[in-house]
Amino acid sequence: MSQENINSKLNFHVSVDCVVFGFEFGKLNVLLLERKMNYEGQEFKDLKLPGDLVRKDEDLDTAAARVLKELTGLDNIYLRQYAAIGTPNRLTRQERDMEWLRQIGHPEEVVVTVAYYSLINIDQERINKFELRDDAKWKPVSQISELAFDHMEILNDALTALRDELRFNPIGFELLPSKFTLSQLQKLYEVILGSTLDKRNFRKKVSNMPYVIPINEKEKGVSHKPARYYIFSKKVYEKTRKSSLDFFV
Amino acid sequence: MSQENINSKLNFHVSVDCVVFGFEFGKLNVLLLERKMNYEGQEFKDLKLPGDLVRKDEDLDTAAARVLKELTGLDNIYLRQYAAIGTPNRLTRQERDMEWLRQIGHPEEVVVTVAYYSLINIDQERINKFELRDDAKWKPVSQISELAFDHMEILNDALTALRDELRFNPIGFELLPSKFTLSQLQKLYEVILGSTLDKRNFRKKVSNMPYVIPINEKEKGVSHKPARYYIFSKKVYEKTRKSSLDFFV
DNA sequence: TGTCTTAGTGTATTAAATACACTAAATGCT
DNA sequence: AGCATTTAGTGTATTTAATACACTAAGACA
Repeated sequence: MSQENINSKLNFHVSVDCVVFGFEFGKLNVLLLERKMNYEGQEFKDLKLPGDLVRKDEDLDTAAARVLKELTGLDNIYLRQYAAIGTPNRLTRQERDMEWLRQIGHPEEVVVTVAYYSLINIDQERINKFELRDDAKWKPVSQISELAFDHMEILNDALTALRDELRFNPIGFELLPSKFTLSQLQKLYEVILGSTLDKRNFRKKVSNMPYVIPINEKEKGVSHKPARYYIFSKKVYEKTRKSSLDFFV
Repeated sequence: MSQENINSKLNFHVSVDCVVFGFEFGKLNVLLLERKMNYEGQEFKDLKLPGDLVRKDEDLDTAAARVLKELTGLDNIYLRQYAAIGTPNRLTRQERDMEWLRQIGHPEEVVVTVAYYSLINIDQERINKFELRDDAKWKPVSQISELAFDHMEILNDALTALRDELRFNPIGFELLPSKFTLSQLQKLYEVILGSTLDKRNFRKKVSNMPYVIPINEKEKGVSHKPARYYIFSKKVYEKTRKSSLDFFV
């Protein structure tokens, strides 16, 4: 391959985009950034996913973790790469997307992006470190119908990947505080999977999971029977998980 | 962000790498390319995954399909993106990898690669179109222990992704000819999942899959009781699949 | 005709999934 | 003090799926 040929293929940006999920008050939320711009003489506002260009000296996972740290102040949050997208016109399908790239001084170049979703819960240990960027907002997933660029597709794919993983891996706990009630856990599954579950069967299943451990602590100040708290033990999970297959045994 | 800053991030190559699986004579094989070079005065040979730089005007999936077409002459083969890898030194960890890049005139640049695995079977309809590149060879997966660059890791991740998908989706059929016997199907699962299965239970399970359909045709010329052929119907599968969950209902 | 080889079949047991309704414990109101 | 309201928490019977296991059938070939 000639040198010229190679250089004509060189001009890629590579970015990471992060779909940050949170779960609160029985709703699945996602962290989005406000995008403001002058467009056709008017102020135009919409929402986009947090993301950034990858630096030449960093790993993709490192870049995603850096974006999250800059966004939330938090380290060590659950991150999963689920797709890479390189559709040539993915940033320039809408006139206002092109205008925004011009206004922020970003060249209209092909950007291959690597998509991650992350799961965060703001529990007591971390709440003091948690500091959201000013332009970041939690939005209920159910109320988002449009985003900048191809970010709506990226979000939808993140949801699909999240559901797939939630079915087979104990990642739901990442979205709950370290102490949680079984009703919270059940609600989380119901909301993300989009179906209702039978309370007694759900609890029967949980009681067969040695890594979901009841602790001697109850809810306080609720005007009904207080629920017991449980914790998830990753250690016990690693030890006791059995490989199970669905399609064939 | 300053223009300078952006340009310093611009110099990415983006490539696709393809892990092409095939199944024959009860073995899982993968298509690899021979890499030949002068190294320390000697001829040095090893193996690498097929792949190529992505062109600026093509989609990632398109690039992967193009690589496969150039490699095998075949269109329309099962392709699945399963990872993106961007470790900064991924191509330059070994001196001989750097030497090879020099010898083919490829600059030592950071190459973010998007990994695909594909499943192919060479059945009667396609065999006339099938023409392997001269430097391509089928190798049994079980006999591969070392590859160029980070390709061994990429292959191992492909295997993990393949196993994960095989458990829950009817992709095994992609590795078999359109007409296959149940023993072939069982062997395929056994080889890929690395476990043995009970013949009667396996067949019981298959008989509950309306999309695995017996046809009125038997093996010929085998020196034992000839097996019946079956076909997989994607159409019936789409109609009858039920969503099942493993971790929670 | 017999031997070799792989195909093909059924049943009993155990484990898991499902469907379903009442009592318990706290708060707050009168 | 007692009652209403709200969510937590529990068990059993039924259906369905998973497992364990051994013999007969059909063709090739000597």
